[in-house]
Amino acid sequence: MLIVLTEVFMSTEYPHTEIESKWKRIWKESGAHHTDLSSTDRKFYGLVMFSYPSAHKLHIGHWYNFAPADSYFRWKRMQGYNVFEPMGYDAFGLPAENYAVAQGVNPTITTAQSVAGIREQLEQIGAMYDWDREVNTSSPQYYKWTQWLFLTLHKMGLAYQKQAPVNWCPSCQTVLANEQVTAEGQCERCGTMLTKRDLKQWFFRITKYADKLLEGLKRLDWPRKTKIMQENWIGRSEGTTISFSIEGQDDPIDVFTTRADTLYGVTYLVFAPEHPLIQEITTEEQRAEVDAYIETVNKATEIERTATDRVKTGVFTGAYVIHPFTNERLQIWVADYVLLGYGTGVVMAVPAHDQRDFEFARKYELPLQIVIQPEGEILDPNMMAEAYETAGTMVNSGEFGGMPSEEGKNAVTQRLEESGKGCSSVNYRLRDWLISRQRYWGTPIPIIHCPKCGKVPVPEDQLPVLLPENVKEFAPKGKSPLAALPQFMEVKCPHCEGAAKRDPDTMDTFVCSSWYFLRYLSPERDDIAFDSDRVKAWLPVDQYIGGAEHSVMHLLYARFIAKALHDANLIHFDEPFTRLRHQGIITHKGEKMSKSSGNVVNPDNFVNEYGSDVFRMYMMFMGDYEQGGDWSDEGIVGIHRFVNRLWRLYQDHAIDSVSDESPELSEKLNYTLNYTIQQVTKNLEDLQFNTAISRMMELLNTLYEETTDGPFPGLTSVLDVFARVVAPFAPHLGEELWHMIQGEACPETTSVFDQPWPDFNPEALVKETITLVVQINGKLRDRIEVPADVDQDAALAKAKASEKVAPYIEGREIRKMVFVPKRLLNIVI
RNA sequence: GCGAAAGUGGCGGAAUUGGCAGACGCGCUGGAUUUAGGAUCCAGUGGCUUAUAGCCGUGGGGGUUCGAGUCCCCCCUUUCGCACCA
Repeated sequence: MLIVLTEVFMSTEYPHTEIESKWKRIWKESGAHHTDLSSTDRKFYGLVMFSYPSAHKLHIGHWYNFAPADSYFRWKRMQGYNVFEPMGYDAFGLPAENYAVAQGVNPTITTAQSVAGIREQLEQIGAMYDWDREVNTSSPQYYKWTQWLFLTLHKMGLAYQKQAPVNWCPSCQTVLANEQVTAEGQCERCGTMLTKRDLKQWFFRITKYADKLLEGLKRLDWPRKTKIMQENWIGRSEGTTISFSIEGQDDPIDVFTTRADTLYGVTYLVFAPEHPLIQEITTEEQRAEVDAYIETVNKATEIERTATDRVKTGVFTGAYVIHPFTNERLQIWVADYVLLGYGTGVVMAVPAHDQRDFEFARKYELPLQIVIQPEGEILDPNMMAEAYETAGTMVNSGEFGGMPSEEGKNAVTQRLEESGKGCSSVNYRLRDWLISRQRYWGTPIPIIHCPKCGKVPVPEDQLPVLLPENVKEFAPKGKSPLAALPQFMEVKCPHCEGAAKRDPDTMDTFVCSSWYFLRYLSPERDDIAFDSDRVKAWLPVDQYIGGAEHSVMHLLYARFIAKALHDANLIHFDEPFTRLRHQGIITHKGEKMSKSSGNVVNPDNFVNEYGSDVFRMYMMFMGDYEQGGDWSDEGIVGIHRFVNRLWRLYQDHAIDSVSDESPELSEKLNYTLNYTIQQVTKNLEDLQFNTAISRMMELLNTLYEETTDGPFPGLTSVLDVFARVVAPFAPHLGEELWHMIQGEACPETTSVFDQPWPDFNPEALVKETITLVVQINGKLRDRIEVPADVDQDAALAKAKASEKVAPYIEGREIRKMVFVPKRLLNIVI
């Protein structure tokens, strides 16, 4: 009795728990997801942005990144590619450490727990992860090679230490790179307002690659928006560097301008308040005022300082420069609208033709000289309400008078070059990458500071510099916790063997993640960072999928590292990610999910209730993958129904003994089947999972209609094809359905994912009769059934015969006709 | 302020060399089946009206065209990125 009941139950409801665990077990036992990296024919490297174990759980955003990506990669496998799909943990860094600090437990322990939990959840997804190539950036086996990477860059002169005003997070108690500061001047991780500190820090010379980073973008299949963001971040700007000699000083001061044509309009110079030269040039009379001003500026927060709509302030330093052409004396001012970080930190002020200078000059009654005249209008210095910033004709400009200002840029620059007072130059917004962190949970910087020999790299055979594990005082306190550990800090200098100290800082975790795609290929190797042969055969990554929030940070850093390693002749490519896509954001009830709004969707609940296949398929069905979608607890039942309907169809017909030898598919089914294959194939390439699933639903609906009177010859092969089409979207279900069709003879270790992706038959998509739309004056009046190859006259004849059309044209003259074959006939009267 | 993307039923969303607006799904309505249904199957479902038909309809306003969700111009709203970059 019990058995009968179970069977009844099973025949209606898809038993997801059993089926999913069954196939997970079989895949694991058969090594289905182990990629043979020595077989390089038709390779496909599918990568997702690995997870960052800050707390216990994978959230829905991870699922949304990983599961649809896996569907895409599974499809690539069915297309005959040898797919490599690795997974790992970006386990160092602030979130992991902040979580540990909050728990009062060493991050070594909390991270291990988090990784174990995440690993379990990753298994639930049922993705094709090659667990033999799992990496954890916080393991010595990995960070040994992050240190090697640092030393490689150091050898190339791309890693250097300098004293500089840097972003400081008072909460995380560490410095941050420019990329890790939000638009509001807050810490990218914790949201705390940042301050500036003047510290000696390690930098990577990413600015050296600014042009290469721009150029490389052109070769990439990346979202337009992401490319634009990187371009803007690099911020290339062509202009002229001009030398002004300072009265009473030997060395001239350089300024950068994009408007050399306005050189004759310069009426004063402005220094950034942090500029080191200010102390030297300020006169005794002005010193008190300048010092007071600088102190006020220092007190202002970054956000106050950079607000564009506030009134500009500044003071006169008492010093003067000499104009390179006119030899006029020009005042030097200090003002906080000039930024030390851009150009030379000094600006030549042209109030007539720059709005910022204009506002400043008006406020402090500084002179204004017009040197560009617009067409058909005469500017009057006393009447101007704003600066004239666009092009025009040069005036009051000595020999350049009458020249169009666009030409003037080059002409002036050339004259400066001739007189040795300037040259054309390029400036970037991009700053060097600050990689030091005053934190415990990161890769130690492999440098030893020796009082005699200076900065000495740790010899490669002494790597890794191990991060001490049993540390009680790991909480951040303004300098690296490692600095307080004598057993770590005190070493012998590798050169002179004298007493020396280690570098106490750890590296930005973005260093770890900037090269992980290399490590995945040979994580077992203890003697090299990566296997060159495998790198050559498998990289670059064919498809990379991850969040748009990394558009600038991780993606820019990884590109930089690839270019540096390429220049070191260590890798053959200089762009690591050939094709990139970002998944969108899943909202719930129209809002971003957050603990504070209480609208967080917990994946585990839905995976338990509906199974991971249904969960992943619903995420794919919700909306366009790259745009995201809105989660609905009700919406998921649509996919649940689809899966159950599919299941019942196979339950009812998988064992039908109707012969397949002379298939009798209806024209409609034959069309729908082939149309489905065609569209799903196209949609998958574009990652348009939502419409692909719609097409499969249509096919299922058609199959229900066609099987109401029982099975028909050919049904089994339709079900075989359908199982293969469904498989990438719902891997466990697809595998089960396909095996139901193959029968007992097919071993469980033979996977549907090693079967060919079905081809469609183009002939089946050609219809003999079509519905032609008949319009009168552009308005739809009727639809008529006509042969597909009908001509205009025949179509008109048929249209005239239509009861709905006839009244409109009776007794009226047809003025014009538009006939679009296979689509419509528009009669204009 | 600058740059990018978007705006379509009650809801999520389809539809682009300009050619049937609303595919597919949720929800809702009706029917069938059932002891029962939060199961299943079938049908319907943009709005309005004088309803076997007609009119209106893709943020708003203009335009091009036989024909516009789609192209052009102006405006509004939302999201994202950047923001004194000299």
